[in-house]
Amino acid sequence: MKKKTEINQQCSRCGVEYAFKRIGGKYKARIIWNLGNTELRFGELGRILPDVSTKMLTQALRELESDQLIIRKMYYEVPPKVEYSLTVTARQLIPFLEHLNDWGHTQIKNESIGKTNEGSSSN
Amino acid sequence: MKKKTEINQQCSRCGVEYAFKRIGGKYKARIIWNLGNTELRFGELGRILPDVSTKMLTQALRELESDQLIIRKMYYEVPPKVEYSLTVTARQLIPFLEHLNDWGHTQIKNESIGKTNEGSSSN
DNA sequence: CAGAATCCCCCACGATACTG
DNA sequence: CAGTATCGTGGGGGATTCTG
Repeated sequence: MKKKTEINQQCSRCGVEYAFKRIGGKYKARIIWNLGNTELRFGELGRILPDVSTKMLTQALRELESDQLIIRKMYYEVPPKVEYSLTVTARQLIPFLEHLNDWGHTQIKNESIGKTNEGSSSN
Repeated sequence: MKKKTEINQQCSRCGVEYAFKRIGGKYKARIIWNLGNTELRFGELGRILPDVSTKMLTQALRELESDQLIIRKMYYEVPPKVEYSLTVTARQLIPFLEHLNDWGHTQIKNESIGKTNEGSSSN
């Protein structure tokens, strides 16, 4: 039984912290995002994320797998073939990532028109 | 059946990547989350995030500030006082973080009852 | 093709001390 | 109180090579 953590934010044990431990790596969110509705092979993922070395990609995939966020389907054939897809748990994150994606695009757009917004926190 | 799409996501230049560059640090999301609807002083943030050293906290705050995600309000008095709050841009992230928070809590709960879900990716 | 193994460098980050 | 400055270290992560 847990110590009571009824505070939603005040705790470092908040859901956000937990979530970021699972998808907060440098590439994990992007991996999940790209796997969104597809199965992808190792090489395909690598091509989609060119800045991720195979070592890091492997590592991230392993962690996601043992975290039960992705499924690794291996085909014993020659040449080898492995397909990655999301678990249902991970899929629950897609809406979040979608919004984040929108937010990102909006920011990019605002940047490009030199819009320096902000200033008011207007409590 | 996967090859199909000129998937929108294929770009590493996607919004998710961009967004994670801004809030994807190790602590940034948690900082934003905790600032959600309040102003917090430096020390308060530090206490809320005990695992974050002052150095890292300072650094993260500086980056968030120059990224125009937080506002740093300084009071020239003795002893010094600084209050941090979110910009409106950052506030747009709160709903998503809420979603993420919920997801996290759900996962924690599922873990604690030993629920090993998953298996089907069923595209 | 999908990784594992190895080598190695660099800097992210903690610890500590100091300051306005 | 809210930071800066400095130092030292671990390990994150790239490049390369090898294998089933």
